[in-house]
Amino acid sequence: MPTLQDVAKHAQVSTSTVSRVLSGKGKFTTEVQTRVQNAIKLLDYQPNSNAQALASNRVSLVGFITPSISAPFYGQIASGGEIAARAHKYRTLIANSFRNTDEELEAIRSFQAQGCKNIILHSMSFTDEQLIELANKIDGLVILGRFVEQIANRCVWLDNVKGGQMAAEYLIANGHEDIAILSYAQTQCDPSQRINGARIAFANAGLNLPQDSIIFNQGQIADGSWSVNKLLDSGKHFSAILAYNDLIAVGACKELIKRGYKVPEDVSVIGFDNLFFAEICTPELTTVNYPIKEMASYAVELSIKLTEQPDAYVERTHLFMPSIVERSSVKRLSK
Amino acid sequence: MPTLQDVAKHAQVSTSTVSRVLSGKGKFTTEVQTRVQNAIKLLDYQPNSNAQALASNRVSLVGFITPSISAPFYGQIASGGEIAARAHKYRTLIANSFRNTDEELEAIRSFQAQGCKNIILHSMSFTDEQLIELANKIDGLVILGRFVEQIANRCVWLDNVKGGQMAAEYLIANGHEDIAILSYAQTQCDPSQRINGARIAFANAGLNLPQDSIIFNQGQIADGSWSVNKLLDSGKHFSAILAYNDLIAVGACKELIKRGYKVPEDVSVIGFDNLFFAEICTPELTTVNYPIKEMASYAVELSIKLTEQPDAYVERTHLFMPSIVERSSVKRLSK
DNA sequence: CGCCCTTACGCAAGCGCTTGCGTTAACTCA
DNA sequence: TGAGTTAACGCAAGCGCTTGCGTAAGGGCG
Repeated sequence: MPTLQDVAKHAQVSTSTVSRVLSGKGKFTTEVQTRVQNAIKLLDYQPNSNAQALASNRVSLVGFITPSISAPFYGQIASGGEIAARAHKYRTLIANSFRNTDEELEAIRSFQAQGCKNIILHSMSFTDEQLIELANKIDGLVILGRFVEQIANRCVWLDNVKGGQMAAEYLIANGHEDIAILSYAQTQCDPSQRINGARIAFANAGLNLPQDSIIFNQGQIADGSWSVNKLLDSGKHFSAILAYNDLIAVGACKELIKRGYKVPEDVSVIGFDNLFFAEICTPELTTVNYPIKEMASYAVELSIKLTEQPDAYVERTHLFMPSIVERSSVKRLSK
Repeated sequence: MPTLQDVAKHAQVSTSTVSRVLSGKGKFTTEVQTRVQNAIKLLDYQPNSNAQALASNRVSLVGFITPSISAPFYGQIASGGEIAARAHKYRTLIANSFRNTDEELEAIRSFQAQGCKNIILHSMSFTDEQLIELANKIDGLVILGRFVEQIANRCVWLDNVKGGQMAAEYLIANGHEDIAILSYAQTQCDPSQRINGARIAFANAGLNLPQDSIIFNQGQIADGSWSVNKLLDSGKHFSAILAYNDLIAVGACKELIKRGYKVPEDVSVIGFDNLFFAEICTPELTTVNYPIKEMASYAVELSIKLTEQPDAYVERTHLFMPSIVERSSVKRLSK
């Protein structure tokens, strides 16, 4: 591979001049500029990023840490993020963490070892304190899908309370009063926030939400099935299910149908996330849209801004709003 | 961040010694070794990958180029690949190419600029000649999902002919004789290979495959619907559909059902790829398994072997086999 | 016309690491 | 015991780039 030296020799200038032409900083005559550019084209020169990084202590890399890139939700993060990154001439690093703190830490370390300061973290396992500490250490760290007050300007998140509320309100508006919630058993905040949102909707409607209407599970398709069975076997009556995510919702639908119930005629189901398969399944899933792709791309922009223009104005809060996507898994109950 | 120098100072040795202890090459007393290791721990030292790369001209990065990382199929490549890469202490770069030659080239260039020699390419747009040229230039380039004779040992691929044949044979074995093929209109070889495989099965069964039984489309869900409409409107009779991929298959199922046909009672459908949503949709999709995750991880191993041990023995061919996954979208036809 | 300021470029140090070679001291063995 | 080995480490160059500083040439101005 040709080096800056080679280009300099060809253009009959010093390496510093080539470097300046390349970066557009500094002054030079248009004559020199064209000489350099010609040499670059002629030699098919491509700067060595490692040398650049070493010399300038700057790196054009954004790293994504998500539980598992092959899950549809996280795939969108990587995809939306990559597009935004590429638009800024940044390259994209990824790491699967499998919700494991050690893996997450290891990923961060290795990204840092690359000189990568732009890290988008969708963490399930760090505590708020850990995140704050990390954010203070890493200028370009952006937390996706979570809100931590002390580093609010570094968090790109969804209003989960609102989302839960919207979902519940939608069911209530469709005449449902006996609603079961299939939630996700984890310490992180999303599930409880969505439940809280639902509680608000219930309270507003003068309804109450008995504790045994909430089933916690592991958030996968099979867990949706499992939860429905548990619900059905408990003898509890319900006309609608509010699921923590689309996976649970789909599992619930399948199990419901398997056990002879019709969806939505007998039981309505609403999901969360609006993953692409929501319109594949039968019935097509009514769900709450989580604009994760946009959020990922926003997070990248934010991270780059944070590192490239540390003094630039940054919104204090980066909050995204969920929205209802009506399809066919919720039935209007006539009184 | 602490540097090698800092570690050396703390351990009272030269930087070369630290470097040697780190890499395990060269000789040193265990006493020196522990001194160095203690210093490393004490300072929480992490080598600067850019400096390492620059000095050694070696880099622990594997780059994946796929059309779009958020598509389920390609997500599996990144995920399986990342896991294999991490096992070798390699980091993972990704790039979306959107089936665009320029983007693919650009991605390769930028990976190379990082010093990354391990590239896994799932290319839709390069010609065989281009791939050969690239493979000759880049030691660690591995082609995924395609076979090019001249660089056979660099191709990790699926027996698509066999896959098409298996799918057709499965339908035939279930009594179907009027089979429509919903294929993918692209210059690349997969679709035609699968059709060829189907032809073999037809020929073996003494059946023939009229040209107007094959509909070409763009390979997405909507295209499955579109193709079914085209088929239905042409008045052609068929009892089964053999789809190029699961997306088309799902779209076909949906449209069939929409137009009043029952799947599989009226029309059977078989897909290809065995993506995770195949068991979500209704009916659950019978399909051909494409072990892409395993292939991706294999490709990474191969690439690393190619660059780290250029003289090691490498299988001449890396061929994976598809297999039928029986679910409920194909009905046995009684004579 | 001499002075100063700017413009346009070159010089060279240095980013943090690897590695070939050199050096020292300990060790082997006839 | 002295020549030759070898083990264990240090020296320093150099990977390809950036960038602060220096400087020569050109231009403006009184």
